Amino acid sequence: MRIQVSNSAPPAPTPSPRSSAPAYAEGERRSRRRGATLDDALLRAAWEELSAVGYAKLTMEGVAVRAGTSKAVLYRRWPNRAHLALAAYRHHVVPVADQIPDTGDLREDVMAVLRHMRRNSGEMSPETLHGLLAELRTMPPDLMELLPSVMMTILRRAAERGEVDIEKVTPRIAALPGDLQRHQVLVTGRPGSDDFLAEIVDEIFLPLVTPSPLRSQTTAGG
Amino acid sequence: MRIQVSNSAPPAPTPSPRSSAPAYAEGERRSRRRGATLDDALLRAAWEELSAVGYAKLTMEGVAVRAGTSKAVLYRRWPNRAHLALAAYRHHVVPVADQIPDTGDLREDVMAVLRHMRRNSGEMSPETLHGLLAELRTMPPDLMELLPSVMMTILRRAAERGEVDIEKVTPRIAALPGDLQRHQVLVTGRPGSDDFLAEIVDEIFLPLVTPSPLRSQTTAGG
Amino acid sequence: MRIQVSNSAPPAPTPSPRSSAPAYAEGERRSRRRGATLDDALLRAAWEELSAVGYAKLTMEGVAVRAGTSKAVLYRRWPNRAHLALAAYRHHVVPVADQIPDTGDLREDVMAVLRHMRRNSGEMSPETLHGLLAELRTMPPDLMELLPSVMMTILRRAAERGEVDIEKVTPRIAALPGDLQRHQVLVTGRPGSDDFLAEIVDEIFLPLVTPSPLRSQTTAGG
Amino acid sequence: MRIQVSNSAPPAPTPSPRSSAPAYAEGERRSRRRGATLDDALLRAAWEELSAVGYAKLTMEGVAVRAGTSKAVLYRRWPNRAHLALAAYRHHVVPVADQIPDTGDLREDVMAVLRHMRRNSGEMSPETLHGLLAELRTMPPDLMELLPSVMMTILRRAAERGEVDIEKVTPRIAALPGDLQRHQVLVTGRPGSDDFLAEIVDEIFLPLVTPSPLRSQTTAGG
DNA sequence: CTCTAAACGAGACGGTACGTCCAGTCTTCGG
DNA sequence: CCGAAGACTGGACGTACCGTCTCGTTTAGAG
Repeated sequence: MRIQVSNSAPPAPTPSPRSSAPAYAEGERRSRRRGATLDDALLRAAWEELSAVGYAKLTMEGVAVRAGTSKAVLYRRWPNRAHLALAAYRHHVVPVADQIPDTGDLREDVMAVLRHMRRNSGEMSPETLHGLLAELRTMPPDLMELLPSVMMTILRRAAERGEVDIEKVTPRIAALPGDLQRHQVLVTGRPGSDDFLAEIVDEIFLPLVTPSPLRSQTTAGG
Repeated sequence: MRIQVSNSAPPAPTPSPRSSAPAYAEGERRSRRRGATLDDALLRAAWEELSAVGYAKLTMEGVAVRAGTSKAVLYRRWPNRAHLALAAYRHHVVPVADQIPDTGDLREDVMAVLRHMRRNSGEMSPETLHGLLAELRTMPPDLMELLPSVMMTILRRAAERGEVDIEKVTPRIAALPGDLQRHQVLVTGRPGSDDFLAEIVDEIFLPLVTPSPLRSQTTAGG
Repeated sequence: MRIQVSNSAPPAPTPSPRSSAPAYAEGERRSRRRGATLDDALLRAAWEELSAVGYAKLTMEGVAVRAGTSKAVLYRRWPNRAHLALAAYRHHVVPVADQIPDTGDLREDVMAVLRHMRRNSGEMSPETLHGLLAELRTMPPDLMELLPSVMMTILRRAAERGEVDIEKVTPRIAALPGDLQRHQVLVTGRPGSDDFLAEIVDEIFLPLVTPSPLRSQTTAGG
Repeated sequence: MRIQVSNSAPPAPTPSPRSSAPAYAEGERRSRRRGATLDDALLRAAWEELSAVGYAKLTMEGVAVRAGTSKAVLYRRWPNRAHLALAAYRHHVVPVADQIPDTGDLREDVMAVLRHMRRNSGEMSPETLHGLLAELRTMPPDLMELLPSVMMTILRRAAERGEVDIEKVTPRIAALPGDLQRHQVLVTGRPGSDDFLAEIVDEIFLPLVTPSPLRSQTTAGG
């Protein structure tokens, strides 16, 4: 599959951000790269190209030129630009969010996770995200980031502190904040504001997982 | 420079290379269409083409051939295939969900709305949806269907029946079921099952909007 | 923006819509042509197309199809169909008239040259010639064939035999037979008959270049 | 047939010499033209358009806009732009050269005729001429201007003055100066200089038609 | 003076070719 | 054998203009 902008607009004299960018200095005649070195250079070039021109205008040709290699080298590794872009993204973002926050306060933990997620998803522009989804047909699992597991850890800790009624927490509820944030990005094309995150957490998530204060009273009184 | 013969010769009654869809019966030599008639034929053809080959393979040429017209006629109306596809979708789906359900039961109403929404969004394949989003960069408002207004009507009625604590209902909460369903479609590429809808409603939505039973008990008992 | 599926599938071995000219036998799956081989095939195809449909209906697309290649390959070599047609002509006609006739008789030599020129210019239909001139704005020198140099050689030999007064021969006079023939082709759209050629030679050319018989008598008598 | 320049060059933002040129002042709402009035306006507009943009870029659309009418009105009168352009030319040039010069000197008469012809053929650019020939396939007789008849008149008068041996004059010889001038225009795209005309007359034409001086001497002496 | 038939003007329609761009494949050569 | 370079086949793009057609308006000219 392939996405490209309509050339309705006068196509601009193509100052070609890449044409003038030899991958190595003139006359250097760098020796031929292979294996991991080459892979790394390719992914780095792909990421730069993606950042420079956007997914719609990303072409294998452009990446090849920027990397100082040929299209064949790319096709030998990735079947099309969607997979290339995905690989470039994975190669670029900070590993994953295993740095689970632990501030001692549930709200703060959840907000921290959402902000981290927002930062990562901000790396990949919504345009890129839509393009990838259009070509891949399904979201690659590792883009779902902030898998429930992270949330479950946070929630378990909060439950130990009495902030959460762990029985109320289903997988879907644990995934809820992440899902809503992702939905926002997909639909509006922009990550949510801090207020948006707060709304999710305060209006929806926390009410669903915090213990019902009156129930405990009643229970206690029963 | 360019020289070419005049198309004086009768242009042959369009033997329609696309065998499956002759625009009109052989020899009929339908008179030239205009205005609304033509608009309708174009959108119908676009929708058929979209259903037949999918968004990725949708081409202006293909639609033009199927409609028995030329690309120029399409470009005169829509600037690119994204807008064409969107218009075709709008032209095809049952108007909108103004048929607000009113079963007397909140859960049933919400489920009905979600099912209707699922039916409509099922009309547009996820592939198409992603493609559109990739090219439009932002969700056209009328694809957000099931705008909060519909939900608010349902919720207001439920509140009158005492099923809902209207004070708990914020716009975001009203939009929640629709957003989660849309998220599901966008991320998995498939609309949710009935169980999925039930989960949304029973685990998340209803708990957020129903009056706290114990509080009333307590209040009543106080 | 634009999304389209990858042409990964084997693109079907070109069933060649132009029935008359399969570029290669069925199922042969000829290996990809390059360089001079391809150049030659392109020019040959262009010439065939030109002969088949005429210049007015000559299209880059048609040539590409006949050559079993794509328009891009043509445009990489020639900027438009005029240059392509010209190149095809040059590639097709027997080199040039370096085979200068030498029959020992001036009239016969000139007639031979004119006939050769007629044969060559007959290769390029007047329609094509006009089309080329319309697009090129000026006659390419090598289409002027029968450049004065050929005529000068013939005339010099004739002068040695006493058939020509070389002092009377200006470049314009040497070019005269060729120019008149070309004029005839350009204006009437058909090459001249044998009678026409004879008229040019006997009425106009020979009287201008043969020595005045009486002058020599007088001179001899002086 | 149709000639049009390749749009290789950036097509210029089309300041459209005609778009801003309503055929009549704003708000005037000129009454609808018919018959000869309209014919004249159409031909005038066609000639202006031809002068403004050249034959290659001449379009029926452009002429219609300039004339403040529609294409249908043009097509009702002329089957294609070649005939339109030809009609516009005929409508524009001073009638024809019936003003046969009579200076009392053969050389001067012939030069006068050639200059007149050059002026007229200068009105129609070679580009236009080639375009017309390409589409008409044969030269319209009235473009051959300075048909032999004019020359024959001049030559007959000269013969009466003893400047010409009328027996030497064949139709082809009478047509010779005109043919060579036309050839020059067709081949080089530019009308000949005064020197060129003089060359034709002095080197070729006059020697062919003037009585042989020595023959008369000899005859006189015999 | 009214009525009618024809032509006008405006612009959309169905169609063809343009010249460009990029996909994905293949060939060639050098290391 | 693989990397680098780049040409190849294929196909859609969006534009331009063709010649035709439909529609509503205007204008002669006949009765």
